[in-house]
Amino acid sequence: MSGIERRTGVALWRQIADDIRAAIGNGDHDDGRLPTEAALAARFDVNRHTVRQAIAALAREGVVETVQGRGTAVVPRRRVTYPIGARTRFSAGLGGQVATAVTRLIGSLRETANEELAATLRLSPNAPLLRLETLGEADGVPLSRAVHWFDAERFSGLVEAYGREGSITRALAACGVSDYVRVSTEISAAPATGADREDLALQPGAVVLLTRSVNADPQGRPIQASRSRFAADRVTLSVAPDEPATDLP
Amino acid sequence: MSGIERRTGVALWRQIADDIRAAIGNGDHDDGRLPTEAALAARFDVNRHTVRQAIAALAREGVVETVQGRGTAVVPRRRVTYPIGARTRFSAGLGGQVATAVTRLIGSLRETANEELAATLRLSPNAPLLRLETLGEADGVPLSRAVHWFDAERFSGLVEAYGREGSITRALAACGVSDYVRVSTEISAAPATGADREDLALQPGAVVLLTRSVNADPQGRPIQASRSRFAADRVTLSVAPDEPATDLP
DNA sequence: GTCGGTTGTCTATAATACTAGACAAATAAT
DNA sequence: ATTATTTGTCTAGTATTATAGACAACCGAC
Repeated sequence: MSGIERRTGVALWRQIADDIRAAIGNGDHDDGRLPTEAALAARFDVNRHTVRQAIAALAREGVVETVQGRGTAVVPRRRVTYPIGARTRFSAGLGGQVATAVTRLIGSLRETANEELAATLRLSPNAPLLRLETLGEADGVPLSRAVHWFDAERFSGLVEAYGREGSITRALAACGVSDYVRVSTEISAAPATGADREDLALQPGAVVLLTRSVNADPQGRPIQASRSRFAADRVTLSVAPDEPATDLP
Repeated sequence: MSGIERRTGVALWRQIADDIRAAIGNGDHDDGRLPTEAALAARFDVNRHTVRQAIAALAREGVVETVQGRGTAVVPRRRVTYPIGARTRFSAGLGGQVATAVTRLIGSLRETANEELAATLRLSPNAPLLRLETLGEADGVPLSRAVHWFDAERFSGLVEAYGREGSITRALAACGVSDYVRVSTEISAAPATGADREDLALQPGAVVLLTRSVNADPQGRPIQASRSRFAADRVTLSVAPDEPATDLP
């Protein structure tokens, strides 16, 4: 029942590191300590050097800290819960959990709608779109990167407004959309890509949560299509039945 | 921009295989063909043999099919969307997408509530619980495995009812709960464990979507806590704002 | 049939990952 | 101080992974 396999293309030490990291995330080792290298070697049925390599990798990631003669300790970690509901907003959703939650605009460009986006936003095919790429951070730690599409005609001043306001919600307000609601969210998951690892400071082998969502104005007209990629080891998505203090019926 | 790295503990051929699999899932190669081995070797800046090993792995998984002299073709794949909302039910949610959707009971036992479960289900600490483990399948393909907890006193006949009825919804109905609603769902993601790979027939390196959910009776009393693990390459979770024909306000 | 392009197979070599054992160095308890 | 426990370092051998090149086998188009 060691759970690790040979000849799979994934080095044993990495499988072991992933297993230990998952075990920590799963709430094992809540005593703050890892078993000894010898015990882990026996459990995984590998050489102690292989376990040492796994632990060294986790230490480089900052997941554990090891001291000669004493053992290996688990570094306490925090996980943020990101609520998804009718009133989903990045900064507000993390309020209370972190000191600072910000989204940074890391790029924007104009492009034409493909078939899917046009249908989602109820625009004509090849309609001009505004594409915004953002990075969501909490306390300086990157949590998500996202691509957002808007009708370029209706929201021509959006990028400038974002530059002034620093958030999509406020930028939309400056463009005359004082309120909007989340109408759909689709969630999947996949291994992190190279771009994910770079933008979100993830380790190889990390996992991202993928969401595709659509926001609409109070009249139900779609105004924003987004694809977000969350660092799965730092974020839990929470689907609430209804937000408190919502404006909606 | 090849996206693959050396010395990460993941063999190059596996990184390439994962990258190609992700690209397919991302909608690239929708023409049904993969670039030639030589082109891929150039793109990833590796030897052709390394690319061949990656393609061979994907062929073993059934993701691609390769014919000498012709090239490598992408095997069309299906992805199921699993709706999450107030009225989340496994079989009904997949209706229309697949021919048959069933949950199988793969184990059940009695255990006592830990602190977290007791709080979730509003039971006293160490209250007796019924633990059911199920496997969700669509058209014979495993999609999810889940653990469910119920108040053992209130639902003493649940396991027998499940044996007769073949679904949790109907088993609950037989125990006097004719209706229930989803009150919370938390979603995260992680690499598949060995048990995941076994139960869900996943390849090493696969990813699972994790949900923790609570169902309550119409009076709002929690009756069921569940933890599900979905095969992320076969399932998309969809968060709908509200289900049609719901009983709730 | 012939040809260009593609995948299949073989040999050989180098780099990386894993195992094995021994002993040093640090920690914590006695 | 002594001791048991635990991590750190070193050497060496084996197995897996990656590279390199050459050529065969096969497909589709002409």
